[in-house]
Amino acid sequence: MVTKKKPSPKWRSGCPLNASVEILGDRWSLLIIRDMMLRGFRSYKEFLESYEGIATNILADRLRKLMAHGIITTGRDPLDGRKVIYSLTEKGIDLAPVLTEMVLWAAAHEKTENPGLVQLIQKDKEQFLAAARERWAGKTIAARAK
Amino acid sequence: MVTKKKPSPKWRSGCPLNASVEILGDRWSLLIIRDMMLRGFRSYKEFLESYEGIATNILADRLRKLMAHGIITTGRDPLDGRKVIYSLTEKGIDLAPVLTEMVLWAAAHEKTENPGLVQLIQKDKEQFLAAARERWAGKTIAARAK
DNA sequence: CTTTTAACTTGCATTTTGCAAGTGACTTAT
DNA sequence: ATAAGTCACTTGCAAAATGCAAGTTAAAAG
Repeated sequence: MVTKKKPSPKWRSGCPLNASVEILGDRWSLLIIRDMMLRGFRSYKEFLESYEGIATNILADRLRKLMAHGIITTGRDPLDGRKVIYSLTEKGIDLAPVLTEMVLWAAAHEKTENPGLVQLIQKDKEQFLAAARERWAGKTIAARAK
Repeated sequence: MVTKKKPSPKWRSGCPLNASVEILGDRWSLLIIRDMMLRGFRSYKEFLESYEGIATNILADRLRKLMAHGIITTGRDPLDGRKVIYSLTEKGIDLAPVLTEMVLWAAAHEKTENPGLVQLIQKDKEQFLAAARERWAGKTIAARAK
């Protein structure tokens, strides 16, 4: 009888926080999700040209991983066969509270910009989250209507 | 005249989320904070023996970075000169909402364990956060009393 | 048909991660 | 007083990840 070191081979441990950091604990994934959620980005080029200057191979790698985890889905643009359209799934939009708390924490403790976003969240966090979900739902329905 | 690419040399961008992921966006930092916050860990050995099996040099590196960012502080154990005592700062305990949302997200979307923690959070998130802060405050006062 | 665009892939150098062994300071046991 | 053990790391090295720069393929535009 072998005593297995890791009961769940998928994760290093069974802790839910560990699962989160194994999926999202890098310097790019949450920024990609931010751009989809808060800026409405949907294409590789948009992500590429975001604020932080991600490398092409890293972007491709992260998008692939986010798809594998079911956080985003993809489709071809029917109007332009070259384009891939990336969208958040239900699992992906459910990350909104995580992003929101990280923004609040950094705004309280680090020198950052975009005070508008911070004030929007501080004013009414629940409303901010609801609005993010509404924008997501609108896009998702619009995508299905095509 | 040189046009600087990055207005804030400290961060890749001015976005607060970016600041958070530059500090916490790896697979170990938030787990160390979890162990301090939720399990009361204070020593290098305790962190080393946690669930996920961190490497000694990585643990040392992450503790050093968390100190540099003002998220934890250190002191010597007055009863044992070999021991370093690690503690969360105000900045560190303010990460509780981030950890909480990550736990909830993973519990909702991944196969994980520790349902007790998840239910505790789901039952009353604000109470859970208040209790974490109270435990932290108690330790901090006790440490000062020595 | 040629040029441009979109989404990548590739080769390679650098950096990060992690294994295994080792070190110095301190405590415990003899 | 000395030897053995503990604590918190450091070190050397191999493997993996990251990121730069150039390139590729498919589709659209001219």
